[in-house]
Amino acid sequence: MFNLIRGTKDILPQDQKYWDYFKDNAFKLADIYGFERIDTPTFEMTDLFLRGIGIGTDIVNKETYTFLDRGENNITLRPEGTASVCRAYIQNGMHNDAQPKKLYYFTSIFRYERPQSGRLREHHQFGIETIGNNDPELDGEIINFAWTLLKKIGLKQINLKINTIGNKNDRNHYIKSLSKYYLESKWSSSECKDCEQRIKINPLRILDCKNNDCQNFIASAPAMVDYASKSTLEHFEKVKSYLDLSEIPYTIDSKLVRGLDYYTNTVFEITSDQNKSQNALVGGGRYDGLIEQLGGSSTPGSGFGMGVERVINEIISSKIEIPSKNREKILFTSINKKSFEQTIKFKLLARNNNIKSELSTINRSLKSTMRYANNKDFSHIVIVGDNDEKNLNYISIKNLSTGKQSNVNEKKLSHFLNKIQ
RNA sequence: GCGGGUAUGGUAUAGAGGUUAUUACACUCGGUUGUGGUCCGGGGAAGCAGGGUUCGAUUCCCUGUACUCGCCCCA
Repeated sequence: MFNLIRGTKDILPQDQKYWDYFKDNAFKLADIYGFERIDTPTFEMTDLFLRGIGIGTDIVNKETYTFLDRGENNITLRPEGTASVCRAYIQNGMHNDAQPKKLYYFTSIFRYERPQSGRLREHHQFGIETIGNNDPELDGEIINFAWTLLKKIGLKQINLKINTIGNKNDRNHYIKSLSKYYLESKWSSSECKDCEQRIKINPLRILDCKNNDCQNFIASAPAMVDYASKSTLEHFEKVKSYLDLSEIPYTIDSKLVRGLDYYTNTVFEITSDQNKSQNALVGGGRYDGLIEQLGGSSTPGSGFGMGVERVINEIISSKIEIPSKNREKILFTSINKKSFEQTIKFKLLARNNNIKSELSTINRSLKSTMRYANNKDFSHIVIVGDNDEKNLNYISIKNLSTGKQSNVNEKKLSHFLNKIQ
């Protein structure tokens, strides 16, 4: 017996409708907003993610699936979507296209984590990126997109949090005084081991600490806004006014920091009220330094990643009705061996007409066949009887929802198959 | 990486130191010659792995594993 690898999931036939529903909505909206699809490989050179996401981050430090392939190449399964898209942007010279380049993707993401509710080792993200323009309106637009999509899908209880973490300069100033604050305050004798690490590697993350002791210090820590340059503040104001114009409610969360190093200026997160933990459905923001970091010329960008499994969990737990695409579906059966070959021909004819159809196995009773038809939601059953007299009405067509049945000949059957198509 | 819970047919469950291991759903066959959804009957199908205690363990204990939930972090 083989079992699933820890942290992975089968998507079974009965769940496919949720995935279809999500994709239908997401892809259609992306098209409306002017985004084009891009697919990048499942794995890339490890360095791409090291440079992109940042060496000090948890994702790169302890969550990647990294290995040497048979050619000794150091390879990593994609732990997020943006770095690959940016690589493709640079490599394919997309800066020569009209800017901003607006791309979307739908893909598996791999992170070696302890699985729990809403967290897998292979999950799927739908994401969009706008590359090549640093207009704050574009930040507004991607947030607007994420919000609109979730609303369109039918989620009611979602919250948007936004923040600005400034440009590189702002942040360096801020981090300096933040570190100073912590090291000089009584906090330095605190017990939080995570934060002891954070202050060395990525001081911003301290703001994110859930530890109660730390929270007290966070409350009176210096705020990013005070270190933000004029242009940072202006940028943020414009994002906010875009959201106001779109009538999207948001809260400003000055403690919102993201786990990937490449963000600049705007960062945001959309969470759900339903689940207490793992409630982040969408995370994203602006990444103006990333393309340059990856070896391209200085190019701004902005985007988000949306956790598909988490959104689907929300769809299920908030009992959103999925529109069904029920089509006519015919089950063919024959009552004896003699008419069986005839039945095969009819079934093939139906399929040529693009009608969903199946042939019931001959070695079960008509009763069982009827039960099968009922279980599998067939709309019609066609029973082929004795075909000795070709011109007689030896074929029965039964409508399983009304129970009505009529006897027809071959001509009328093919007429029927044309009609219901 | 740390902590809690759980482990019985496909699914969901019951139970007791010694039973033929309960029940429901699902599946499958049938309930007179060729007709379903209700009803009735038959059938297949199970105690995670290893060790210990015991005359005897699926049941008690330990270890492992898996699942699950929480922390960290993230989508």
